Amino acid sequence: MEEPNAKSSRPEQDDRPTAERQDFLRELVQQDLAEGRISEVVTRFPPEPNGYLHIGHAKSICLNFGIARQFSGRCNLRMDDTNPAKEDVEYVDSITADVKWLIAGWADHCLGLKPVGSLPEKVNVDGRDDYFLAAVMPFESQGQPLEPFYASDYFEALYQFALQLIRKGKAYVCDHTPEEVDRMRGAPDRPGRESLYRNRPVAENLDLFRRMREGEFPDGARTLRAKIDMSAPNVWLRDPVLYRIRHASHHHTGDRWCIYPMYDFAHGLSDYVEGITHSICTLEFEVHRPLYEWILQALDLPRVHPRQREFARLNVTYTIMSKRRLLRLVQEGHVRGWDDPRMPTISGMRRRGYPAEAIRDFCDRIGVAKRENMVQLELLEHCVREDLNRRAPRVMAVLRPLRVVIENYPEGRVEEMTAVNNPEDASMGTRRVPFSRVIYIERDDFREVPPPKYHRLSPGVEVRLRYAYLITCTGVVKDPETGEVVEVRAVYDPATRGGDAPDGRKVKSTLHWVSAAHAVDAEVRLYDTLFTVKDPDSTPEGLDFTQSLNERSLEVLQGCRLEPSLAAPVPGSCYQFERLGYFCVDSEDCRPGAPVFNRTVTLKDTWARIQSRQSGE
RNA sequence: UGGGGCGUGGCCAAGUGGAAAGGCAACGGGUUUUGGUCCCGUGAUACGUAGGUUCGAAUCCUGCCGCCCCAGCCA
Repeated sequence: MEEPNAKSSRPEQDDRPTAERQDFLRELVQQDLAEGRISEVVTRFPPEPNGYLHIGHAKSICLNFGIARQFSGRCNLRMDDTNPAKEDVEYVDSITADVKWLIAGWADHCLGLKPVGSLPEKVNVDGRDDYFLAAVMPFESQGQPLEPFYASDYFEALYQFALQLIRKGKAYVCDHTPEEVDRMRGAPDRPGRESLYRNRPVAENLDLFRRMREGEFPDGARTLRAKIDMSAPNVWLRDPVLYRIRHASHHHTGDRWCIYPMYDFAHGLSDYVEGITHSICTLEFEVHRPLYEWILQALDLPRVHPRQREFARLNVTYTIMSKRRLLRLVQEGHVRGWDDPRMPTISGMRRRGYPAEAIRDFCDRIGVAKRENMVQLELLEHCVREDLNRRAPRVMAVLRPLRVVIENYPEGRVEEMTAVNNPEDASMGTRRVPFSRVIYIERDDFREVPPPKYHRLSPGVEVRLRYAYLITCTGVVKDPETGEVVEVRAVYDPATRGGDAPDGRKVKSTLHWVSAAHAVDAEVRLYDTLFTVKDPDSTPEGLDFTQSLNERSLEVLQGCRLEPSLAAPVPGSCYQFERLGYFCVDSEDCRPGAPVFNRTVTLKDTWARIQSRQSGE
């Protein structure tokens, strides 16, 4: 990809599509470039490390890195960690890994990181104090260890900026209790009341703020507030809190601080410190934009200000996106962890077998706009199938085995049949699959009494065993107790080796199979949606969202039979089990000789559709 | 009833005054040793609604309706 020690030149963007996606954000960026307001594009992806990244974050990652990539710019990964109570290093690690995985091979050359431990530098530009922290791009790292940016690395700079605001008379220390502040804020249609401490002298504010930092006051005793306008129609302009006191240790700064900046104060200035040009966030922050701009303008900043713009967050049917609720699923044991393959988390999707490329394709297809939206899960699944269809090797696996004895096939004889690995890609070659007298087929592929339009095996019917022979069912063996079919008897036509009849006769279906004597035993996990309703985030009043959990979201199958080529599969690798779906080797629970597969997604199933239509009529 | 947004086919989404892109889903057909893939075909006389401007409006103006966000010392 890139020369390890080449600092001079950027790697080429070789696979850039000719027609890049256009949306209102890219238009704005283009315009800013054209007007010379900026000379390079720098975006950022700023998650709070208080949970794992999910498909909604993927949209934001693809947007921010996509813009950086398209305009030969950069996208900084930044932990927005200004609230010590909720954040944890476990999350910063997972976030970092997930981002890298998602952008790998696509935008990794745009990922802005910084040397481990580096802090913003104080510089003086035309007599004005400035703080700046340069990013290091992967191709210029020269082997030095890098890490994400952290808002918490700017606490000192932020403190200095706060001091500046106080000196300018634009911020003050307020002694009101949280309840008082609440009451005095007024209502959307009613102006608020000014704090009793609003006109405190600058010197007193400076002293008090310093003592807040020193730890002289308990949590909640005082805050630093911006002095804006208590009667502003936009409530975020009614003297918002900039700093609060929290005697808590922070995952990144330890016990160095007991005052922590609020989002609105920290975010825009963090953007500024990193030289971000476009700060893209979700719609709910739109009402914060005036405050974002007020803060930047209130300070005497020598460099160009970042611009905040908003887009609509992603919603997907049958899934929840709230981090709080995802955390509950994990904590209450409804799933087996953040990376449970049923989770909409990036790590869950990865474990499920969704390729990063498919997720990116999905994010590209859903577009970016400001409209509330609910994208159908089917689109995501389509993207996954499309990608896997191209890349996944085909293989035969029987999930619910039904024994078939081919009566006229010699006992003890084994033939090696030639199977193609991927009909979409001849370069993936062929393999040999053993065939013998006793095989397994899918239970679902046999019906003693076939329903209408059923093309598969039933008494007297001839079908093809893929890559092997045409067989005709001659009878069944039933369990005398239950009446259940436990074995199918059949005869084969020796003239049809490979699956074609010399006389040109056709059969209606082709079945996958596995030779009983050669089969590999495996566990296969089938997944369905985690919820039974399209919009689990909006459960009716009084009900908890967990009540729409799908109790059949996981089905574990033991004793599945795989063709022998799957005896020792590589964890994480994906296969198409012919006629069934795409399955990937579980990266956690696989043991040598005991493979575990996750069903990534089924194949499209016309027969299932016919059946449900039949039962619906 | 304050402020900020948004309304184009089932779901996304282009469109920026001159004959409503595209994708997913659905349905029909063809090919097929995966009821997969692939290929072909079918849908808004219409862009929340009512007016207005214009030779001409989804695009401009006005009113109305609907939905979302904002009163954390969360982000």
